[in-house]
Amino acid sequence: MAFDPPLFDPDASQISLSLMARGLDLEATLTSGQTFSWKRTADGRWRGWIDRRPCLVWLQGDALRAVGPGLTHDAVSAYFSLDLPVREIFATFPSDPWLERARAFAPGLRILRQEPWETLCNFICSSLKQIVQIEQINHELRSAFGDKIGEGLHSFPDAARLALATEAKLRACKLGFRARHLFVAARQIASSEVSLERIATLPTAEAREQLIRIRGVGEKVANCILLFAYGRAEVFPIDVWVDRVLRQLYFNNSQRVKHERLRAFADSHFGPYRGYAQQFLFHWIRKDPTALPPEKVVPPRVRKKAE
DNA sequence: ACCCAGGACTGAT
DNA sequence: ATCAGTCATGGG
Repeated sequence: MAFDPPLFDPDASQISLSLMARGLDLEATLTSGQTFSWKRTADGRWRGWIDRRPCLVWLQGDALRAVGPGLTHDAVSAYFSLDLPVREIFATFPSDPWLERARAFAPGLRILRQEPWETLCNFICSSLKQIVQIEQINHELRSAFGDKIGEGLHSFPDAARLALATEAKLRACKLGFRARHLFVAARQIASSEVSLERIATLPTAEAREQLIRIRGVGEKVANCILLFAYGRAEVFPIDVWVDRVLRQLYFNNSQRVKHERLRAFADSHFGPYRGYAQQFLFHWIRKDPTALPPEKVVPPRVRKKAE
């Protein structure tokens, strides 16, 4: 078996856990664009963070194994949503051949319940970035501002820490124009202008209103935070990929359908756990090259030439 | 060189 | 209220 460098401080007490996790697909779950700080190890396990604690996870038969300092059964279970009645959730899905195909592609895909602050930062940084680049930014922020936990291991910096940074230092983490957004957002959270703890207690619509008050957070980013951090499974984020799959499969690839119509369709069609439906569709069209029919050829738009 | 990326913000209608 | 332009940066 391959030897990875020591995960943590050897003095730290390691907790080893085994949880029942029938059907969980770590690969799909951890690479489906909802989390950005997990890496596959040389021996096929996964190294990442649960509630700000470093850990290593892998599947052993139907059991999810987790090793790391300070881990608890409840924390790991909650993080991977192992308490969720998945059979009942999927029973609420509409009879929809596209959704059934998407779910068949990765039936073990699950939605995580991540730490809100880091999820907020990740998705502020997500706009006009590819997933690999969001992962890179997350790593840069940890290296530049996080506490060193071990060899190459840095915790994600909290809001107070980023609020003490400068926009230029954030920009050095390849943030581009998002540096200003993240810097302002960090101060909004550090000053309690917006409370991520209180948002957890609010109904989804009010929680969304609070999130959108944060700089760099619009409807889509707010929805991702609600779904991937606060466990609001009724939230259906529509990004460029989901926009594309909805148009192509449910609106005859029409480019004229407005966003609000896609929104109304998604909210009424996919049922009370439509966030899961959204994640299956998103993962499917990104990973299965045969998922979508080739784009209809639209006549090339006449482009104005610079004169 | 060109187009795209899990968008948000701004200012002009 | 709607709508185009703009915002940095890296990958393909």
